[in-house]
Amino acid sequence: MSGGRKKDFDSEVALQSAMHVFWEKGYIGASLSNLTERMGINKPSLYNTFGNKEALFIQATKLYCDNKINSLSALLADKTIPLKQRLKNYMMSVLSVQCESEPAKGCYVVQCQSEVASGEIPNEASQLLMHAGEAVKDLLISTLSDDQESKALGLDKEAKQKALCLSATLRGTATLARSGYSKDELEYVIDHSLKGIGLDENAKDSV
Amino acid sequence: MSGGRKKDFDSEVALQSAMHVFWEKGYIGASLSNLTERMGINKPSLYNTFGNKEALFIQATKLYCDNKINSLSALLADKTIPLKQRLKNYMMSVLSVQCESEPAKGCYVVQCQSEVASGEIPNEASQLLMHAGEAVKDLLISTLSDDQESKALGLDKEAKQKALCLSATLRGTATLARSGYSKDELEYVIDHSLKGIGLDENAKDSV
DNA sequence: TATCAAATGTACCGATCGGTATATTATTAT
DNA sequence: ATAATAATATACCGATCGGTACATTTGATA
Repeated sequence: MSGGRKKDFDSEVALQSAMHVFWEKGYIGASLSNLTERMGINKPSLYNTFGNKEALFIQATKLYCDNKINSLSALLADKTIPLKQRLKNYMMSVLSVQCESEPAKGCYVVQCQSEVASGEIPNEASQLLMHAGEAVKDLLISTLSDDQESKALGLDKEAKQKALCLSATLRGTATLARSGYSKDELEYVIDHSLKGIGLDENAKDSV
Repeated sequence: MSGGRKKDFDSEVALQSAMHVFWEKGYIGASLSNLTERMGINKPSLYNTFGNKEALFIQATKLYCDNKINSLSALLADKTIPLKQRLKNYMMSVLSVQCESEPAKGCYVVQCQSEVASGEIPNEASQLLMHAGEAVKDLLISTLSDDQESKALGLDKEAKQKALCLSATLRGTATLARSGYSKDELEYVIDHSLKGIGLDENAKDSV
């Protein structure tokens, strides 16, 4: 007394497809028709595997954060590289994610977080998005506060505000990337943002 | 053979209400129910006066651009004030608009332009939004390129890229304001952005 | 006052929304 | 083979979407 039919799709691949739909259209804008079409499954399979639209969104959001954002934090930790270059590499990697598809979709979190203020996103998903929106800034805060080279350069003073500057820059490039600006054009924005917080000598990026 | 019942609402006031709904929810997120409720009219009145949803959106968008953005350009033209202070005043005024309601809604254009990439906004409205999204940057370009003090400071070199930096900053503050950051917190971001393009001496803002 | 025009309220249209009931197909264990 | 289980496809649910037909109310003109 057991067994059952095997599912004829890879749920990880399907979740990645869902992530790209939410990234492109946001939570409200992504309809179940959009989702099932791109995921290559039908509605009952979606509900059996992922729950409902909100549960699918939460899983897709976590996948984005893990694969596209949190994985980049290692770039800030490598103490063998000068701080400025680490920050540049990190920010350029985030920018690469923002520009990675054609047309560029910007930042998943920035995109969907703007829907939170519209009051159209369920509660648990809203909290996840707000938290994810702070993650980059918090990572930058701890880097500027704790890193030895940062302290030596005096960047640990007003670290929160300086991290907010860099975070604001990445949010700005996210919206500009989504509007069609290229990675090359936006690199200049990142350079000047770093200069604005006091890192103005030149450094080559390795990304 | 003429006359007719008078409309019992002020269409300018109604359009302002519609503007705030689109600002808060975007084009897709703003339903006709949302709109008619906040405008205080019913659907036939809306269609008689404004056309359809897209036409209403276009009129609301133009109202936003005229009243909230274009009207601030004068702040950049007053040659009796130092360039840095003019730029600071201008950017702080834009920030004030982004933070003006409770909760803050950020920038109407940034908000709705992100829906353009989703492919959910009709063509004419998309073009208007894309054009409006460039307006601030273009204004900054011409200021940095043509202003005498700007030339004296060497800011006319790479004016396009520098204007893009300031524009990116304002887009960043727009998303942060919408996520709950205060005007006071975001002022720091503007100061450092100005510093990043080479305006690092102190100046008091008058806004 | 009678007439005509314009704005209103109501009730409805087909399409799509998120979500599900049902029946069928495929898989395993007995 | 047969029974039990799980995933599928199809068709449907009530609610809401943008948009409109129609009848009523209001006001200006004749």
